[in-house]
Amino acid sequence: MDDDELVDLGFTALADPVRRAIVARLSRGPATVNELAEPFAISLQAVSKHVRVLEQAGLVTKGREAQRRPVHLAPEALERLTAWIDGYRLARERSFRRLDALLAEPRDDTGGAAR
Amino acid sequence: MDDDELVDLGFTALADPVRRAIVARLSRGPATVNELAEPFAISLQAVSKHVRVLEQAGLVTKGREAQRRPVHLAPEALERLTAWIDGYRLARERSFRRLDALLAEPRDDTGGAAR
DNA sequence: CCCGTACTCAACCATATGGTTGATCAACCG
DNA sequence: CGGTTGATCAACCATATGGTTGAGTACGGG
Repeated sequence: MDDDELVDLGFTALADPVRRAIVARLSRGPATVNELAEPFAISLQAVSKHVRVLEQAGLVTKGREAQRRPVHLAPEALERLTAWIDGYRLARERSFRRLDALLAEPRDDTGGAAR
Repeated sequence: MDDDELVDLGFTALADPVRRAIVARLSRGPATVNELAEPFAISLQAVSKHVRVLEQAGLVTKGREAQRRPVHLAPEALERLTAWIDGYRLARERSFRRLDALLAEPRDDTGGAAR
C-alpha cells in the first residue's frame, strides 16, 4: 500500500466524529470493541465497522487475547497525517519567505537593472 | 461555529484527494478557481464546489479582484488539525510515560531506584 | 460438551457526496 | 450597450457511507 493511499484512508477515517472519538479514547490506552462501543448510542456492529476503517487506515491495530480483540492506537499513522499537513503548511511559509526576500531586495539606486 | 465543528469540516475536507491537491497547489501561492481546475479532468463547477467545502472548513479564503476570485490557503485551519492530532498522539505518549513510571516504581528494597 | 461472550459477516436502507449539464450572474473590454 | 470571461446556482444522477437487524463464527468457562 503506498503512502498517498494511506494518507487518503487516514483523513477519511478521521473525517467521522465517532472514529475521532474512538481515537481519542484509544489515546488513553487500548480497549476492546465492546468497551469502545459503550459510550455510543449505536450498535456494536457499527462500531466494529468503524474500527475496521481505522485499521485499514493503519491508525489502529487489533490484537487477540482469548475471544477479545483489544484495539491499540498506532501513532505512526497519526504522524504520517501531521507530516502531510506540515509539508504544505511549511511550503506556504517558505513561499512567504521567498516573498519577503523579494520585498527586501535591494532597490538598487546606483547600479540599476531596474525591473 | 465551534472548534469541534471546524475540526470535523477540516478532516472531511482533507478526506478528498482533489481537495488535498488543491491545498497542495495553494501552498505555493494563491490561485483562481480556473487555475485550480486546470490540472483536473473534472468540470469547473465541480472544482468550485470543492473550493467551497474547503472554505467552509476555514482552510481557504476567497478574495475578489475584478471577476476573478483568488483563493488563498488559511494555514491556521491546518494548524487546528495538526493540533487535534498532536493532542491525542501526545496523550498516548503521556500514557506510556505513566506506564514507564509504574514499571520503574521502586520495588522498595533499601531505597534503590533499580534499573 | 455446550452455553455464553465477543465479535464479524451479510443484506438491506436512507442519506450524503462527487460528479454531470444547463442556466444565470457579475464585471470588464471594445 | 453587447459580448466574453470567470465563477456560481440548480437540478439531477450514481455511488459511497453510516446505520440497522439477523445470522454465523470462535474461543473459554462450568
